This record gives sequence, C-alpha cells and structure tokens, in this order.
Amino acid sequence: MKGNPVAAESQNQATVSSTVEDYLKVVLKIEDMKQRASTSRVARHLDVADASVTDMLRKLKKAGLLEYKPYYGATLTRKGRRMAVRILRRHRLLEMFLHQVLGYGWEQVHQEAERLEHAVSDLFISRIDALLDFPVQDPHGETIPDARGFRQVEDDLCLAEAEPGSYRVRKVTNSDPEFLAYLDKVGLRPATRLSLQEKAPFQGPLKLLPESGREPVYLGLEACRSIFVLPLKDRPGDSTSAPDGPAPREAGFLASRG
Amino acid sequence: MKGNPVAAESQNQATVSSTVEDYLKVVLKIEDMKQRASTSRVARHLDVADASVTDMLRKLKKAGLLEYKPYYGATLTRKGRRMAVRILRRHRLLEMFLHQVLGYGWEQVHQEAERLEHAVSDLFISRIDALLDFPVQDPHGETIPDARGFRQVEDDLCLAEAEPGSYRVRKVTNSDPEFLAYLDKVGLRPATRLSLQEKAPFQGPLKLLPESGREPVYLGLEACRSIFVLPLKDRPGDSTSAPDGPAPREAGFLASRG
DNA sequence: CCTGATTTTTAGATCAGTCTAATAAATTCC
DNA sequence: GGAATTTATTAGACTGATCTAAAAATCAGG
Repeated sequence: MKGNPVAAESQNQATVSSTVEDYLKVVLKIEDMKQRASTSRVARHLDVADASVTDMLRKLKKAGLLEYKPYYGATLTRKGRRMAVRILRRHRLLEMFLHQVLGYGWEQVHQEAERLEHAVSDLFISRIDALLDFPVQDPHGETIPDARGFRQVEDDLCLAEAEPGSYRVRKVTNSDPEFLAYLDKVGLRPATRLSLQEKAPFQGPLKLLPESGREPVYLGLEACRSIFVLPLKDRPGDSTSAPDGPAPREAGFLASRG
Repeated sequence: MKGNPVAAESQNQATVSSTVEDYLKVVLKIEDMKQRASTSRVARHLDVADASVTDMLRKLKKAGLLEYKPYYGATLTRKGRRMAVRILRRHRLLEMFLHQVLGYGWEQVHQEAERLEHAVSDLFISRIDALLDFPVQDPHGETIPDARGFRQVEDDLCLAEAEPGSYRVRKVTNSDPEFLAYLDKVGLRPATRLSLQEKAPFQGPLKLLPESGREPVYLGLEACRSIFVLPLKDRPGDSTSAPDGPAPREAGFLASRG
C-alpha cells in the first residue's frame, strides 16, 4: 500500500483511506444498534487493539468526522455520518450486484463487497445502481441508502424478541458465511414466511416453521438475534396491505442521530 | 490501510500488497517492450523516487519475484512473471467488463481497472470472464492472457514504423483518456481499417485515412508510437484469411522471457 | 467513599512504503 | 584513460496504521 487514500472520488468530499472508511462504518453500525461507540466496542468490531482505536478516534475527531470524548467514545458528525452512509450504500449495492449479476450466493457477497466498497468509483456505483434498476434492498434484506444518503426507516422486529405468531423475514444481520449457508439450507432467507411456534425458556432455542419446509427448525436464541422479521396479518394468503410496501423514508445522516 | 496485503486470494500463491503487484506489472510491461527494467525506468512508470525503487527491487528479489543486479536492473523470475501476468489478465478482463457490461468508454476503463485489479477476488474474475464469454482482447485491443497465464503472440506492427498502405488497427497502448477520446473522435479504434497515406519527413506527422471518415487525419509520430496495426490484404473488401483469426498461442510466463 | 475490576489512554516500538540529500558507481566524451 | 555527466545506491527521516505493556481513569459494590 502506498500510504495514500485508496477510495476514488471525483467529488469535492475529502477522500479518506479505506481504514478510515472502515472505522466510520463501524461507528455507524454501532450507533444504528443504539449502542455507545466505545473504544473497546469499536476495537472488537474491527478486530484491532483498543489502543489503535483511541489513536484513530482522535484523528477522526481532528478531521471533523466524529465527536470523541475520552473514556466515553465516539459519535459521528454530520460529515462523518454522510461518509459512513455512503460506504454503506456502496457496500449494499455491491452485494446486490454480486448476487444478481455475477451469481454470488448471499453468503459470498459480504467478503467481496468489503474490499470493493473502497475501490470502486462513484461512476461504477451509479452504473450498477442503474443496471440493477435502483434496488432498495441487498441480498440480506438490508435497505440500501439512496444516492442522497437517505435511508428507509427500519420497522422490523428482532426474532429473538418476537412472540409466537406469523412473520416474514425482513433481514439477516450476520455476515458469517457458515451461518448464512445454514439458514439457506433450512429455508430461511429474506421474504421467507415463517411461523414462530414456541420459545423454549432459559435462553432456549426457538421453534420455527418456515413456509418452504414442513420440518420445524430449532434455532438458538443467539442466532435469532440476527434475524429480523415483520409480523404478518394472520391470514396466510392475504397479501393486501402487507407491511412490505414502500416504507416511509426518513432523513438518514440528516436526522437519525438524535 | 492496514499494513496487510489487500489482494484477495483463495490460492496457495502467497498474496502480496497492491504495491508489489504494481511493481511487478511495470517490470513486465518494460520487459514486454524489450527494454531493460532499470531502476529509473521503473521509477518513471510508477511515478516514485528512484530510491524507493531500489529498496523495493531488493525486497522483491528477496521474495523470489525477480532477479536484481545493482546498477543494472530487474528481470522477473518465473514466479514473478506468473504474478505479473495474473494482474495483467485481471486488469484487461476488468476493462472489458467495465466497457461491455457497465458501458464505460474505452478512455474510462483504465483508471478504474487500476484500482479494481488489486481488490477483486479470483471468483469475481472467473465470473466476469464467463459473463463476457471468455474475451481475448480488451477495449484497447490488448490481448487478455488466459486463466493459465498463456498469452497470445503479438504479431502487430507499430504505426510509427509502418510504410504507406492499408492497415487495421490492432491495439492502442496508451491509457491517457484525452488521447483516447481524441482517437475516438477521429474514428480510430481497434478494428478500424485505415490507409496510411504518407509520412512527413523529419519526425513529421502521418497522414491517415480511417475507413469511417473521409477527412484525412494528421497524427504526430509520437502519438503513432502507441498505435499498433496489422497490414491488410490490399483488396479492401477481402476478409477471407484476414490476419485476425485465432492467433497462435505461445507460452506466456513460461517461455516468453528468453 | 474506598477498593477492586474493568476500560481506556499513554508510551514506545514496528512495519510498509515513501521521500530528500548525499555518495558512489557506471557511462560518455574528448 | 581521466573528467564530467548520468544513473543508482545509501543514509536518515516521515507517515499511517498498527502492536504490547504500563499507567490512569471510570465504574460497581459493599
């Protein structure tokens, strides 16, 4: 590596190194989970030492990309959020592209997109966006921010917290290939309908019945934390006014951080 | 940048940093031009200081990727050549992909491919290879090494050295967008037929008549050095046994360095 | 409000890749 | 074949991103 930034930008936006992009992405992810972006949490996500994160957060603060309170953690500024959302958009568009155009499995797209998101130009992104006819979700069901940085509100529900009933899988927020391959095998992917039949007590597994298979699937609570669902009107054939039409849009980097 | 190699490889081949890939690529390019890969020549191609090249060549020698004689320069080893040809293949396939699938102009593909060639996986490459139906040339007319590293022999002729007569443009070995856009404007691209009408003396321009336009084009000698052509059987309509069928193949990294 | 555990920061070092300035080798030219 | 010029190498330093180990701040509980 040359010491230089690698992301290609024709924009006025200062270009940053792919490392910086990764830090911003992680802080955004943590904030989206309504958690505090503490040094150690960021370090865990990035698999680097805490000390490295302290250093970097101070640099990012100096660059105006986030606020940083020692012994507390980081919060993205408007500028930092804009950049983070931009990477998120690239990542998810790339995933969709790999899946739809190059035939990648949903368990394969993440790793490749992690590298490409830092390397492709804005032109590349806008071309695949058009080629895919402006998709709003990636292969995991995650919503794709639009070109202006606006993000759809996420009105889904964590399966780990759901009560027995009928649901539709909205997204899976786990990029471990093994895990995704397993979900695929048992017939759980975005848009799959399922009924949550029972929740074993004491952090026990959930008994699920995906529409596709007739065998029930027992899934550990921890695994269920990365599956998000939408409750289904209980009549299984009823698709009118289903909760998956065009969801309302809300300011992404503009307003979502309260 | 993390200090790590960035190129993704599922292979056993040791992965190297994108910087190393760039050095190897440049040495290959210079060797292909039948020149000595001297420190300064490599430095010029990469736009870095000579001292940096000296350092790096010693490192690459230690890694077994090239031979390096102080005060002489570098020659690729089999291993180094294999890696360099692999990057070349990636670069050209990516260019073709950008052109054919994403609608990039031939003057736009180089810059993007320069970044992507270090970032995409082997899977990506094999998928676009298939998607493009295993192309043998890139948008500039350069041949694409095959997956095993074999390269077509280049039997073309530099326009700067050509005698008046009829030719077909084979390739353009210059990636300057301005230049390529100009050639495009005057109707000169790979596969274009043209007649070289006269060569002005004293390094003067060449008078060309591309098949498309009726206006002659005057092109400086220096510009002509990056245009390569194949002589045409003089009957303009005669396409039987034209010299552009499947060209013979020859060992790429295996034999081409004598 | 003090102690112990946890989290975070500091201090100092390393690594890859680069630079400039100074020196040394090779080449060229009379 | 020796002086001048060109080309290449060494020496020393910098930058970005990382690490480990030690010190300091915060937090949790009695």
